[in-house]
Amino acid sequence: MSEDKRRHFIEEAIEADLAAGRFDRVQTRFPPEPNGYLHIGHAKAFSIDFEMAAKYGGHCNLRFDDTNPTREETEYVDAIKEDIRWLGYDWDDRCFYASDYFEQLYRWAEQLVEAGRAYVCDLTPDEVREHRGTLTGPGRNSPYRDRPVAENLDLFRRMRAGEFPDGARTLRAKIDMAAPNLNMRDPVMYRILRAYHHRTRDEWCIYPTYDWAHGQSDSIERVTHSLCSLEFEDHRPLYEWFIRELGIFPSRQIEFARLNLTHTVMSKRRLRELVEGGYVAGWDDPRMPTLCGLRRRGYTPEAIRDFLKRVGVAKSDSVIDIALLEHCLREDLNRRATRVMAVLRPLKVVIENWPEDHIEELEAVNNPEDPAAGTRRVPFGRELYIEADDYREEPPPKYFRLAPGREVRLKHAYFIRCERAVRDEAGNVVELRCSYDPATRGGEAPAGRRVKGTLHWVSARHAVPFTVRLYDHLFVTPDPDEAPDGDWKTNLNPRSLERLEGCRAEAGLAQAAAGDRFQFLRHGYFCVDRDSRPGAPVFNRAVALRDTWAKVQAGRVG
RNA sequence: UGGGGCGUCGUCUAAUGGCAGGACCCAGGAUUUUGGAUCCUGGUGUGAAGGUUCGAAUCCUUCCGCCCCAGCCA
Repeated sequence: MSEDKRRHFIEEAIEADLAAGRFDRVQTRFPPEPNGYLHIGHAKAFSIDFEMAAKYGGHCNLRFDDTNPTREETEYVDAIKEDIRWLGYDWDDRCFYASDYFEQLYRWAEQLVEAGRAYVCDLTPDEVREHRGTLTGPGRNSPYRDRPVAENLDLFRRMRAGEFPDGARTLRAKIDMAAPNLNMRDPVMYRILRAYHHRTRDEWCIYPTYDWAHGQSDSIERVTHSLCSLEFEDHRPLYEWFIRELGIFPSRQIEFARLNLTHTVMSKRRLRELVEGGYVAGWDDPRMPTLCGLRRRGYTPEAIRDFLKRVGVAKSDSVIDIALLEHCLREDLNRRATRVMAVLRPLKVVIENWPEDHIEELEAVNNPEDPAAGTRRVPFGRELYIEADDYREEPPPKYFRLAPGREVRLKHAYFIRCERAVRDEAGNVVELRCSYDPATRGGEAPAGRRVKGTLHWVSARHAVPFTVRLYDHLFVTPDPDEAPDGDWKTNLNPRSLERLEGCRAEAGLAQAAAGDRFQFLRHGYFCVDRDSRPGAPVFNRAVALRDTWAKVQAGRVG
């Protein structure tokens, strides 16, 4: 109730604009550059864009910011669309490209030249930098700053016509080389660049810069609220300068803090380095914070959206504990995932007092959180597999599982007692000989009897073998930059992926399709990977169950 | 030494001059046919110092700390 009244600062700004009549509707946009895959930080951005539009009855456009042909490709356009849709957002027929506006942008540039507010500059990149001045000192005017309008116009047209080599000249806004805000020191609007553009092909040899293209694109689309991240705050005066000089629709830019997560990196540059350096298997490696990586890992769109909602919207730099993301996934999957018994490190168990070929079918609940999920039947026989970790020759204190002479419950089945362990020549335990109690069918404890431990198991004869990939944090430290040698890559977690073969699961899992998610009882949530083959499924662990026993043990060791 | 931002439990985030609350996390406990889930309890927080006020996280002053900006990237 009071929840509904809580507004973050962008909502307050939008409502104030509406109330003041600055705008009479809300239009936003998500402007990705098609030069890489979207990560969860982008998801925060576009969920704000789409949610704000939806909340105030407006629309959100998808607009590719494709002003730099040297690094943009169609491949990324498709991937970006897929990821946004996967999260549940839709731009209907409003998918645009900054390159759609190149002609209009060019005409507006001529207009600024004619108005004496832009000029063609012949300075080299090095000279431009030198003239720009420093953070504390003013810059110097370019010697070309006072070229007559006619000359500027002529030169600019010839730039477009391809008469000059790449980088030879630029078109610059004529603002103020002494401005304390560096962005106002005659920013470049156009550079000469002969590169194949993914949409306009080789139609252009001059390309607009971000500053020149972005605000004008917003204005063309009549975007009311142009929401972006904090580092563009310094650009807002320039954003507004162009719009004012042109006298076009006055979009309003509002900045918010981008999303950061512990135990991972979020910059495109670093993610690319991980991929190209072979530190991960690709952009969709389940350890990556990319949306395709999270999807492959087993994350649900619902969990991610819930996470984004909890993270909030503010202007202070923040780093969210990745545990919150994991919590959101567990909460979602706990409610929805079908439970199944799967043994990751099998240890054979022979029930000595169970008839040789007798098989009994026992009823198992599919999801205790959801009665509608129903039940299934699981076969029980003389030979089973349990988790190797569920047996200890010398059990530590508070160990509730199997040990010589101890009794436990096999989930949905019977109580069993460990009679003795069978060893191989090296002395390793390779098999447990146990007895079962017929009076405990279904796992029911006869009056007055209790067991502390309940184990999962599978029938050896019926189990399907599978492979599993256990994922952990990509970096061992919360902040990868906290490296003694200054290289964030030294904090890469050497155990971020553990691959296990020869796991055994209930037979039903053989039919699972890529993307299906399950809870492996007592282990965690797992997702079928696309690398699965018929009869040989591969599972990715999306997130482990909370494990208080593991915590107790870790505390004992540390 | 310039400009633009930001400082509330360990981490995020509320409060809009009137009891500093929630979530995650952590620590206990209850319960449990998942050491899961659920429930309960607890956890030295308003960067600092002054000022205004009956009353300040909130308003004023000064200071301190952190982030961003010197691409023809976005």
